[in-house]
Amino acid sequence: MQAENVDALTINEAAATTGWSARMLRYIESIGLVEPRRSGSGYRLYGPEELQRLSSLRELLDERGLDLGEVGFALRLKRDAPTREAIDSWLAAQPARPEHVSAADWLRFEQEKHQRLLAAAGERSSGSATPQLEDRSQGQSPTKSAIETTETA
Amino acid sequence: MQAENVDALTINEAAATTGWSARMLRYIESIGLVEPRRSGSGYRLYGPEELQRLSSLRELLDERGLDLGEVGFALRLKRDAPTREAIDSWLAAQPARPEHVSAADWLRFEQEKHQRLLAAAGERSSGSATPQLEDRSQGQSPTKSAIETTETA
DNA sequence: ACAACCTTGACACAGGCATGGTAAGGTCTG
DNA sequence: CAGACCTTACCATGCCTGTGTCAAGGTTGT
Repeated sequence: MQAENVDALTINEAAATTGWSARMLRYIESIGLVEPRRSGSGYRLYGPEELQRLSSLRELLDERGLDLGEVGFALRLKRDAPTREAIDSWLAAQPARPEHVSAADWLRFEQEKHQRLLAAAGERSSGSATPQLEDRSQGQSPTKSAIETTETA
Repeated sequence: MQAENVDALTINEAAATTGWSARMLRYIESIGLVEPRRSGSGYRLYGPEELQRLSSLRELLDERGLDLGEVGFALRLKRDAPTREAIDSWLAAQPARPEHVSAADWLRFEQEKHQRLLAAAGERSSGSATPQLEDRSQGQSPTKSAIETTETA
C-alpha cells in the first residue's frame, strides 16, 4: 500500500518540517495534543492539519512561553464545560472587584457569602485557632475603612 | 495597631478556615493566585474575598482535579488577550474539522485566519476594552469562555 | 516578659514534565 | 535481500511543583 499516505508525512519528515523531534512528536501525541492517523502497518501519517497544528503549537511554546501541559489544559477545558464554568466563576472573583462599589459594601456582601462557608467549614477548630486578631474594634478610623487597597476615590 | 486587621484573618486562621496549610498559602501567594494585603508589620491579612477565593480554589483542585499551575494559567489567560487568541486559534483547528472539506483547502483557510490573527496581535496594545471573561455586558453568546471563543468567526 | 504568633529563607523529597537515547523488532523500497 | 525507515518500551536526566520542616528573628497581647 503506497497510496494511503498521499498528502501525509511520516514521523521523521513531519519532524523535519515542524521543528520537533520525532521523539517529541510521539510524546505530543501521547498527551493528546495531536493525533495523526495511522497507515495500515501502524506508521503515523501527518497530514496538513497536523502539520499546521504542530507548527502553531511550536509558536505557542516558543513565542508565548506556554508549555504543553497548558495547551493540553486549554484543550481539555474546551471539551469540559462544567470545569470551564467552575474556572470562569473562580476567575470572575479574581482580580477586579468593581471599582465603583464601596469597599465596605462589597466586603459586607462577600462576607455574608463567606459566612456560610465558615459555618459549613465547621468550628471544630474554634478552640485551637486562638483567633486573637478578630474584629474587636469597630471604631471608625478617620482615614478610611479597614481596606485601603481600594482607593474608592 | 489593632484596627487595621478588622475583618481579616492571619495566615494560620486563614489556613484553618480554608483547609490549606500556612505553607501552601504562602506558596499560592508566591505563584500569584491570591494576594492578601499586609499589615503594617508585614503580616498577611486574609479578607473575605481571599478566603472565598481560597475555598473555591480548593474545590477546583479537589473536585475538578486541576492543579495550581492550571488555575494560574487560566488566570494569566484572562489577562493576556494576545495569548488567549493564539490559544483560541490553535484550538479552533483542533477537534472538529468538517469532514467534507479537503484538508488542503482547510489548511489554506486556517493559514489565512492565522495571518489575520498575527496582524491583529501586532497592532493591538492600543485596544480599549480588552474583552474579559465575565465581561458579558451585552452577551449574545451564552457561555463564552476564554477557550471557547473560536467558532469560525 | 513571655508565649504565641508572624516573617523570610533554606534544605528535602516525591512525583511529573520534556527530552534524549537505546534496544528488539516490523515495513518498505531499490 | 539489505538498508533505511517505522513501532513500542524502557532508562536516564534536569528542572519544576507541591509540600513539610526547621531556623533565626520581628510583633503582639496579656
